[in-house]
Amino acid sequence: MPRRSVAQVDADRTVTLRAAVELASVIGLEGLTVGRLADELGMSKSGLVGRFGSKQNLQLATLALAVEMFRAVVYEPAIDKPAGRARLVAICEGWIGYLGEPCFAGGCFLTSASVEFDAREGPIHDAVRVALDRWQRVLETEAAIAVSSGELADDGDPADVAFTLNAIAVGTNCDYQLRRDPRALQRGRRAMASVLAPSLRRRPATAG
Amino acid sequence: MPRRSVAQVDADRTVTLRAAVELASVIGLEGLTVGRLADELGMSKSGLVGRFGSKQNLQLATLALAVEMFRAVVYEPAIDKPAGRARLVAICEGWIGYLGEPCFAGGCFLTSASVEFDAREGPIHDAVRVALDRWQRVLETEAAIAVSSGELADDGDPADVAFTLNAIAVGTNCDYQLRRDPRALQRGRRAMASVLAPSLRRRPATAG
DNA sequence: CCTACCGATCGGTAGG
DNA sequence: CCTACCGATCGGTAGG
Repeated sequence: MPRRSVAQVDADRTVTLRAAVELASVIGLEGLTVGRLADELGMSKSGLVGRFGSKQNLQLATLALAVEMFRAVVYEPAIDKPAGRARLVAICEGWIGYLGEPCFAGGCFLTSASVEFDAREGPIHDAVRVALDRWQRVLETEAAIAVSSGELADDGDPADVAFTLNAIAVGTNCDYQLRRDPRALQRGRRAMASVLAPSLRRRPATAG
Repeated sequence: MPRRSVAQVDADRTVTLRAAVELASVIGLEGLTVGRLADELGMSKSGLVGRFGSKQNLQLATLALAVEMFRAVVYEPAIDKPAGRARLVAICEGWIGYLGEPCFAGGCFLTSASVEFDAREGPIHDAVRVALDRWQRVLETEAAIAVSSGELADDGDPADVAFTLNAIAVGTNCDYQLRRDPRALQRGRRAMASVLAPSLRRRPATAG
């Protein structure tokens, strides 16, 4: 019999990664050091390394948890809504809420990681890219449905809609984190609403 | 008589800071280390420290040069245009050009520095904040003129216009740096153009 | 501007 | 999981 149950190992891992996400959101994923995180958790460096094998694996696991948290707060609550404009509106609502009361002290983790690693090569850059590509694809899919159903006043390229919504979110995060002025959230919300302005030509389909 | 002329000292300082900006744009302003920069310049650590006094002063000087470069590329070319919408259009043109062919390998320096230091206290955070506040004020001033002259189709709050243009630029930078796909620049340009769409109600004043 | 050096911390390993 | 330790690098100083 193992000295600690599988469930306990898993719980410990989660506690560790939560602390890692919190710390890395402030000092960056590269600034995150094994020694400092071990200190914060009241354990030894070697104990921490033992759990993840290397700093890079710790960074990748930290990023993966942050992605999962984003998904849970921004995407999950919206999947009950009908695909297309209604779902995009729900996503944006969750998104602004996430930006205003982030799970992390240092603001949107994915934005920070993207800026930090966009000019470096390696597994972390690649993982960030994969996560953001996936998210862009989600937005684009919903935008395509909204456009083809005639739900949007501005029925342009779905990729443009996805791009602009993401840009507004990233810009809102930067502004709000730097100035801590809640007006940034209002402005972000208004700008998103403008992109998603409903078509006046016809109502969203209610059936079929 | 000094061993090196004042002009020579100044030129050396500029060479040093250009290298610092280049390096920091990739590895971050905090990741910039005295030893690594000294290596790159073929000089000793203590020689480099001697020029700036401390790492923090080096960081502040590096940031100041990056701000000056931004101003020269994005703002300066637009000041010949008439205030209001025309000047905003010129600024956005320069801005997209700057994002597409950045002076720095790692993309917009101010965006990187803002994300890196938004959750930390200290002189660097404050300097980033001052620079971005100044830039926001420039945008807002031009937007206020454009709105009050009836030049914009969407004549809302000038602060909203400034916020959204900045958000689009920040989002475009992140997207382009991560994916290196020039379509991000086209999308950014289109999104800015949409914010600055000219009023159909009346033409921009040509005199008075 | 240099060499030589300071104590602290880095990621990681040996050995238990 | 721990202590003890590795070589490398950190920011910075002493002394010239």
